[in-house]
Amino acid sequence: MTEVVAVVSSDQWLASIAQDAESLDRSSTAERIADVLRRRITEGELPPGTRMSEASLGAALGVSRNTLREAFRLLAHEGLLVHQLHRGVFVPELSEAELRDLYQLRRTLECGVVRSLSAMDDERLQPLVADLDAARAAAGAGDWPGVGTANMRFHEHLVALAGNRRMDEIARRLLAELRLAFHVVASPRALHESYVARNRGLLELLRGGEFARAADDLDTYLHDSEAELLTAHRTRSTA
Amino acid sequence: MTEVVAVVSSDQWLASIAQDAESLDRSSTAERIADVLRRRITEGELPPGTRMSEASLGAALGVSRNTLREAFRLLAHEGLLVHQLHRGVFVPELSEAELRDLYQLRRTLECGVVRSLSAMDDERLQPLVADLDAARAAAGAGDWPGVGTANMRFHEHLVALAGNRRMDEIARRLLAELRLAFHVVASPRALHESYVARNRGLLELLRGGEFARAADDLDTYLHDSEAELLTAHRTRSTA
DNA sequence: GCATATTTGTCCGTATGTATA
DNA sequence: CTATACATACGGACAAATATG
Repeated sequence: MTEVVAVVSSDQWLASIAQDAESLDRSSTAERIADVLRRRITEGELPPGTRMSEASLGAALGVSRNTLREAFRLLAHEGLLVHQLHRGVFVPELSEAELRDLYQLRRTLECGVVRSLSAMDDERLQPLVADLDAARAAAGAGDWPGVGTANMRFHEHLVALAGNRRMDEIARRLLAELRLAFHVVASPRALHESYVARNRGLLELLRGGEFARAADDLDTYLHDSEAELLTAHRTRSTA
Repeated sequence: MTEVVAVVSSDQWLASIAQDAESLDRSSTAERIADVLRRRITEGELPPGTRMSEASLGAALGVSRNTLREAFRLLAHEGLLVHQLHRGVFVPELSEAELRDLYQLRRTLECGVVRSLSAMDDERLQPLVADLDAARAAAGAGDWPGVGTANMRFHEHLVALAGNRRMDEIARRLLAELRLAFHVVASPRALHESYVARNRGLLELLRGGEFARAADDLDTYLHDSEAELLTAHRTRSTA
């Protein structure tokens, strides 16, 4: 019964997830299941390395294996699950190389979007302002995962300034994958605290229409963030 | 004990698949089916708007509905099929707005990669040289779809210079989707012919290490290509 | 607008193949 | 090597939605 690996058949988790399954009622069953699992994964409740068993999870959610496999497939293509042939699906553990890849993609995408902006009005920046306020509120309450969530939203909305759905989708996946790495570091405070101020500076540059400088700032910003995360990742690996 | 199980029905569909795609035995059935359909779609055999019936296609491919649906799911997440609830899956027809989005993403990604290159040797450029040769050969033979294929590969290998798997994946999907638009234009020659020379120019700049200038050239290159494709798309819509 | 036929969405039971203890 | 657990794939069934006349 007691196992070294965090297997999904923990009773309390299955019970709580069954509640989620009942609450939603729109779109297809597979997508609703995927929504439930996505939230559990990105919020760190299912840590990297967790194995998702078709049988026990399907029973807990009250859906058949076929439907559950549909949901698995959706999440696997978002990078939130990895699929190994004849072995099953797992919550992925990101390597250092993958972290570097994710950050390189972030820089290319986010800086590219910011640099190519031509005009800006306060209304379009409104979502970014809201995210910044949310981050500040969470920081004041000592809710560091909450700060991380708000920070991710800020960058999602930053990409959204391009008005390009495919870019939005890529950014959404990218940042969701990055959160997997956040959950394995020891101190989320050190990871997120300093970036609230930097986001504010970025927002001011955007409001002033200084897009080239904003892009340059963002580039160093992301390089710093990458270095910090890699350091945290290494100290955790040695521990 | 004796494992002389010569499953006849299994051999049948394995043979039919082997005709279509040199099937790799290390992947699942659904992925092999997806490979077959992906090629049919990107090569224009299944034009945009085509409806994919589960029953008839499953019978034709010799797989069950469940397995076929898995393949549909894979392709839907690549953008090569669209899924409408209770209606089925279709080969998508790209709108003008979607074409613009795809090109904006291309520019951000490809130009970003080229601009961030630091050093280059001839060996790493070898795939690009091969693609260029293939395009020239196809052009000489009047095989314009072949030129289009080689051109797509050239840009795929351009992104691959970053050595980033996630970028490779995005580029692959992006260019596959773009090919959907190529198939609905009247003259593939006008669409592809001029870009062979421009690719050669790009390659020379890369070989000389002039990455900033190469990125700028690529930006105007892609703007021109977008304008041509949009024009062709419009003339086709009115006809 | 209505009734019918077709197609998809979902679930189940089972047989087979694969990986792991 | 054997045994067990699990994923893979198939076919059938029924409900629900859509398309068709």
